[in-house]
Amino acid sequence: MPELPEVETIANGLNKRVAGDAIESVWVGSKPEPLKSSASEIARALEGSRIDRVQRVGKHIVFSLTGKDSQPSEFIVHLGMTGRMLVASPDAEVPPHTHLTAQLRSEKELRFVDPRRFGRLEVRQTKFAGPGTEPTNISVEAFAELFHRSKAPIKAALLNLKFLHGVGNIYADESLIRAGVRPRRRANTLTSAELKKLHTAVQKVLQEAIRAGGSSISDYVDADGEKGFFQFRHRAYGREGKPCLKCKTPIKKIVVGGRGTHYCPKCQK
DNA sequence: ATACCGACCTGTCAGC
DNA sequence: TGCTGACAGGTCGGTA
Repeated sequence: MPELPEVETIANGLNKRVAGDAIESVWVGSKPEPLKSSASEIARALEGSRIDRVQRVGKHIVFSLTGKDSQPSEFIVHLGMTGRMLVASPDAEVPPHTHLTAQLRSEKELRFVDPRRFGRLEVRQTKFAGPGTEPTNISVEAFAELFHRSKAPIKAALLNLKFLHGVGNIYADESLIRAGVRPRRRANTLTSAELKKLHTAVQKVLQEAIRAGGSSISDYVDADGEKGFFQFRHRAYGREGKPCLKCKTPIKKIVVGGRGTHYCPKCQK
């Protein structure tokens, strides 16, 4: 569900609302699935610590903490497909599939809700860097270097975390239609001109989406419960059978790398 | 080494 | 109305 722009929107919203606050107590649900660290480890790291700031790294939300022992640590949240990290009033009804709640000194409550349980929670003492390169500020040279040897379809390569972390299914499709490149093209067959166009497209799509507050598909909302607006600017994703905004050719939907993939058969070569 | 594919979960929606 | 199957924004591990 959430890709880079959504996670960025959520992380910024959380930063505004809980940075400087302190965590007084933590409840972690009994189902172990969403945890990478153990429940007791998470509770121990969070309880009594101060939230210094919240930021995005890849598709992860990173809470920088100072513990009651004054030691720094990080609380890493991955939202998976359906995860939400909400700031709620403690007397607001606790939604189903809530796996963690953290009571804050300000009387607010931080809640992690994830029906599908693909999300992950982790605490660590070392700095979290993410698995790949940030797509938002990679140079065109580094971008080309990343892809020019891969034989995977370019769509699959864009989704590969070891290359770029943060480009998900929606923004891969949106980048490819803007760059005019077919999703099934092997990455190593892209010309340097195409790689350059794709690099520009990825950056623009992500920037625009961040400015719009992300894409709201079904139930995505940010930390304030607000929906994003980028879905109204999608040119490919979710537009199967609808006319291409440029040439009116119906958008096609296929499967690439096991993921639903949308493209314009005329504009994308 | 690389690329592909199923598995992990639950909810929703289309079709019968 | 109710059942079944396909599909969903992500990632990992096994297999070819």
